Amino acid sequence: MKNQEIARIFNELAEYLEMEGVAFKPYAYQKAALTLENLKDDVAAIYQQGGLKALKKIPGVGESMALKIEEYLKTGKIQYYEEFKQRLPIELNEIMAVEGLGPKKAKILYEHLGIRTLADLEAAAQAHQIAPLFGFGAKTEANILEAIEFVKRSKGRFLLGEILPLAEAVRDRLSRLPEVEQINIAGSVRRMKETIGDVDLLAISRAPDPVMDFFVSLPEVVRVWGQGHTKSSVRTKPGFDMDLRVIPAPSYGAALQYFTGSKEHNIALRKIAIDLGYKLSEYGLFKGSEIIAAVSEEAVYQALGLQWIPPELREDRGEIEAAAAGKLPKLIDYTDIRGDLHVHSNWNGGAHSIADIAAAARQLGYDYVGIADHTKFLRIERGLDEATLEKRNQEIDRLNQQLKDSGHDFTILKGCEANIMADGSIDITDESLAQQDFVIAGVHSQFKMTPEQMTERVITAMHNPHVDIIAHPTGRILKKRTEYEINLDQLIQAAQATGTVLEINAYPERLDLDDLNILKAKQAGVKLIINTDAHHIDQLRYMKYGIGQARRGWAEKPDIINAWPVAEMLKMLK
DNA sequence: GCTATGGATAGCCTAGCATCCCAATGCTA
Repeated sequence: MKNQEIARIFNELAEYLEMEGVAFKPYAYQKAALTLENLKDDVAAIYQQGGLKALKKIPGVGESMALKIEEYLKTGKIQYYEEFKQRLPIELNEIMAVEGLGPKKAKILYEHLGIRTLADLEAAAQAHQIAPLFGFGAKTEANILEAIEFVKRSKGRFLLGEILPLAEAVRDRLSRLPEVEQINIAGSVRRMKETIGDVDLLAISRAPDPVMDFFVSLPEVVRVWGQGHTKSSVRTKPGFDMDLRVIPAPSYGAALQYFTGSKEHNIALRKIAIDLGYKLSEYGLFKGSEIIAAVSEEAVYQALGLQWIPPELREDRGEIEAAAAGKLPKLIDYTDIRGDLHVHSNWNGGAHSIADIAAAARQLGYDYVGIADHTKFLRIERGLDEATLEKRNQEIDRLNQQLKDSGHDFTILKGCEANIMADGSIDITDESLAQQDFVIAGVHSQFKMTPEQMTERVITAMHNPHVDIIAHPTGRILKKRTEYEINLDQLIQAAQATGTVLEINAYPERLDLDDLNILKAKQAGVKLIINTDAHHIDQLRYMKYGIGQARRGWAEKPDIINAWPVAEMLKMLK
């Protein structure tokens, strides 16, 4: 799909136009880029079927942009963009990632110092060449150096799984202070986004100063960026920043809404407010100076004619229209999951015995747990061969009998995470697969195939009558490895046709399928399962990250088979 | 440059903050 490439060019064009001081065009390009990024259909296909006219039907795309898309599809280039790039050959993605630098400053830096890359920028700042420039100063130069460090260390984003536990711990400690009346996590953490820039905490307090004192002196804090009565900002040990804002109770709802975002969602809300003759800000919904709603999020949404929208949906991907029509999905809840089918035991690479895993799963309130040990191809994880699998299954039978004898209504399910070989075959025999309650199959080798080969490979595996679930379907590792090239649309079609379930792997580095692909699968009627891929019983708690992504992908209880009673779930499997 | 309204033109999300320079700009959320 060329959608992302064109979106990237449009985003860069927006930045170039911003450099030139052009009004409104940057916004137009940004908007079109955002639409393209989230477009389900391939622009190339749209153009092929309906030509320029069809392109212009894409919201935010008019005559001029349609022509540019056509040009890109035909020649692989957009002349208008190439001219900018030649005149201002700046690595925009690198330079703009530095906090404090925007298009205007990037242009000045290039024209005066020839700065094109992050390395150029660092060298110039270290040589103190930046401070003397007009509009800059010693302070800006120092900030640039610090921001570069941050970009280099983390690319500026952290995994939800790295951040959420600490954010919740800090929230809980603050909530125990007598001065704190209420406290919430806002921002992208509240939206359960897969990666996070920083943490926003919002509190109500009549005595903010002791709260702020407590906050900046938390043991996790390594640096205080600023401390005031309404806002304090710190850097934590793991490297991300945390902001605490104290809001007056009457406008808390508006503030929580505002600071939860996303930016796109908020922009869309403000437009609705304007259409109704209102003005929406972090202080409330106003008509002139009269306050319409502010105390709760529900009140703000209601005054705009909308249902309250769950944070995970707030991305301006149609949730506002759905809320206006009273047709928001009834999202899968964090308490709906009945079991986890992807847990590794110490029969292969896992840390705990099957008995320990079962005990831990029971403690989480599950009805069942599925042991999905690796199969023999994965030597590094001590994958099991057919004979060892059989022995392991005997142990599971024995443990199930024990559970039954002691009156527990809990089942351990026999399974494996088998390997999909390059030709689409499975690395253990069909006889052995047939003995399992369920079979997860995944790609764990030879990631670099052409998209056609990889798609064919996985679809072949789906046609195996024993393969129930495809593990981590795109193979991505966040911040480390991009997904392998695979045609997910075809994969989803094949899953639908073969009755194969696709996994939402809740492991923080994976979160695979991601939110957008979850939505695609759901719309195609494909069933999904949320699994942790736990190798340690503590990792069973990763489930909530998977549920978060499922909610972001609009998934409801009927879409997620491990939210069903165990008998129904087993019936769904092949 | 796009959209909506009406057939050529108006309007595009908002507020606060840091920095640099002492009123304005750029950036961020």
